[in-house]
Amino acid sequence: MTVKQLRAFLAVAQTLSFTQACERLHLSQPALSLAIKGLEETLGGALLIRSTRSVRLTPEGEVLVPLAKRLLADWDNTEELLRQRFTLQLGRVALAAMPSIACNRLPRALRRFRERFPRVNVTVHDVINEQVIDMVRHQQVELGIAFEPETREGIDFLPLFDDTFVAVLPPDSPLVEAESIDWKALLRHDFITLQRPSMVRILLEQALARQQTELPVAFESHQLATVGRMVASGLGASAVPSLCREQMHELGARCVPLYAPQIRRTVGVVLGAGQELSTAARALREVLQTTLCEPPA
Amino acid sequence: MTVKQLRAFLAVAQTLSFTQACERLHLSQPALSLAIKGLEETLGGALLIRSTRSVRLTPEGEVLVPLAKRLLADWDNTEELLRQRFTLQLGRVALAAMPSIACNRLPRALRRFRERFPRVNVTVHDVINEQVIDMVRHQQVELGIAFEPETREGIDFLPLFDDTFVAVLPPDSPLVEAESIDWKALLRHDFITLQRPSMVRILLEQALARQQTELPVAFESHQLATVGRMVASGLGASAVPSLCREQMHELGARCVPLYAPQIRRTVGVVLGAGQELSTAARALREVLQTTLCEPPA
DNA sequence: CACACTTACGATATTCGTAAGGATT
DNA sequence: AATCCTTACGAATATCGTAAGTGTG
Repeated sequence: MTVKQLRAFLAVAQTLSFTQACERLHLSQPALSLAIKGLEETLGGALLIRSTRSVRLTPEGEVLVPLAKRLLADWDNTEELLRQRFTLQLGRVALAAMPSIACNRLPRALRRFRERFPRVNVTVHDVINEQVIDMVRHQQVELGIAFEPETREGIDFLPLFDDTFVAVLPPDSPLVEAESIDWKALLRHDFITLQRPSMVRILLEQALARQQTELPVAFESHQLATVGRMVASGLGASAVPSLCREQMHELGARCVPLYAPQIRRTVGVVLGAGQELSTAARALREVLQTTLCEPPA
Repeated sequence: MTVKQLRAFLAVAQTLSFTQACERLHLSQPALSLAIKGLEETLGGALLIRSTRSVRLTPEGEVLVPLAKRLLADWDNTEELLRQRFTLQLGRVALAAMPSIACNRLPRALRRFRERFPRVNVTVHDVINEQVIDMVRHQQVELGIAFEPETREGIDFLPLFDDTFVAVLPPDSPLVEAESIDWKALLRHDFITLQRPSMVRILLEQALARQQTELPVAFESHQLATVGRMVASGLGASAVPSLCREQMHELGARCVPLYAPQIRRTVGVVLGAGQELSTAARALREVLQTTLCEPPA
């Protein structure tokens, strides 16, 4: 039994005329006749009664009509679904991004993606850097955005841009007018930062450890927004990736370039190694690669 | 997209090897390769990643696998269902029979049918003669068993045998020893019969009307069994198709051939005119035609 | 270098359309 | 006589299998 045969049968069953069915199927009468005959032979009995002047269904034909309808509808739907996925008229991508990206540059990139592919669903997992890598490795997401990982095992990393950390200061701090400050100056304030195991926290500790200094944490939170508000209300100062500069500003804090040591880290797209991307994921990767590098408006 | 292509895809997706899939499909490698390629082209994108040494699914391929499974399962089920209907390994027939047949000769015929086609379901409608004809005419049943109808409009009639009416007498009636009796003798008893619009009642009235006699009804019921019991308990006598002879005997009444006038009527199979029978109905008709004519054991 | 998939190509099968045939209204 | 489906047959198309090619472990 072939799809063509079933389509032929349904066309005849619905029009009750070979001639009309021919037109609908773009087929000659003899070809249609043979198709029906073939179907009847494979099924082992008559489906249609052709009495030269009229076409009727046999009881078995009646049984087949609704089954054929459903079968062909499912068939066409499946075909169409796959086609839509390939042409990005439909689809689904899962993406993991570390918080600093997720709540700053990502929304704009997603908006751009949505404009081009309005019916492709994007699931964003806003998780800490380490989990971004894990989710890609375990194929829970097709794409990740994170700092360059230590080990490349099981994953590929496509660099986007380098990000440097900036000092975050209360608006009334005397340091906010400086062109840039160093850590020695920054640490005159109480220090506020993210809780472990945030990558931001780890990078700060690593950087200072290299200078035999310990990070004197006065307050900690696991949300960047909370850190920003704490700084803005004068509780102390912090240091965050410059990605978060605008966010900190909006929360009422001030950002100033930070040196000695400068903390610099590469941000990029994380992919499963040797893992094929879906068409939707490829398109999203492209949009991310062009959009995330752009500075905020 | 063809059935073959989808089968080919599923085989490769499940074995993750063209070579193994080939064996399962009884196909050469190049043919399989082409089939997959064709499928990918019709869908507009890659389903499988072939890296000479390993075969993997693309995300779109992953999406297709469960859909293909279901599609092919439905396809095969439908094909099998139709095949079973044609080979009578499965099916359904609806049959209408008038009561005198339904509760006498029909059960044996149905048992014989069931023995040959154990999985073909038979629905029996035990209704009065007129309704048998109506149900066939309105295509509520494919087959009917009834007396030959007055009009053949919309139906075909295949005669089975002629049935004559017999007198039904209480066991203590002086008439039970007679070889046969006539109506004049019979009507010495009070008369018991079926209610209108039973065909038996109508035939009795018609027969006597032709002799300018009126049917003197003392008791009436709409069940043959009740009539039989009433006669058996000495309330009166009746006349029924000889088909019911055994039933009457079992109920305790006695039957004697009845003449002057003899009521004779053809019993047969009723079919929708120009209506095609299902394979199951054809088989049932055949069994009915051979079995119903046989006298009871 | 051996294995696994792809490409090339000739042979086979299938399917198609034109033309002729048959049956019913 | 006209319409509608079937059969017959030559042609186009598709599919298949053998053989050669290519890339990877």
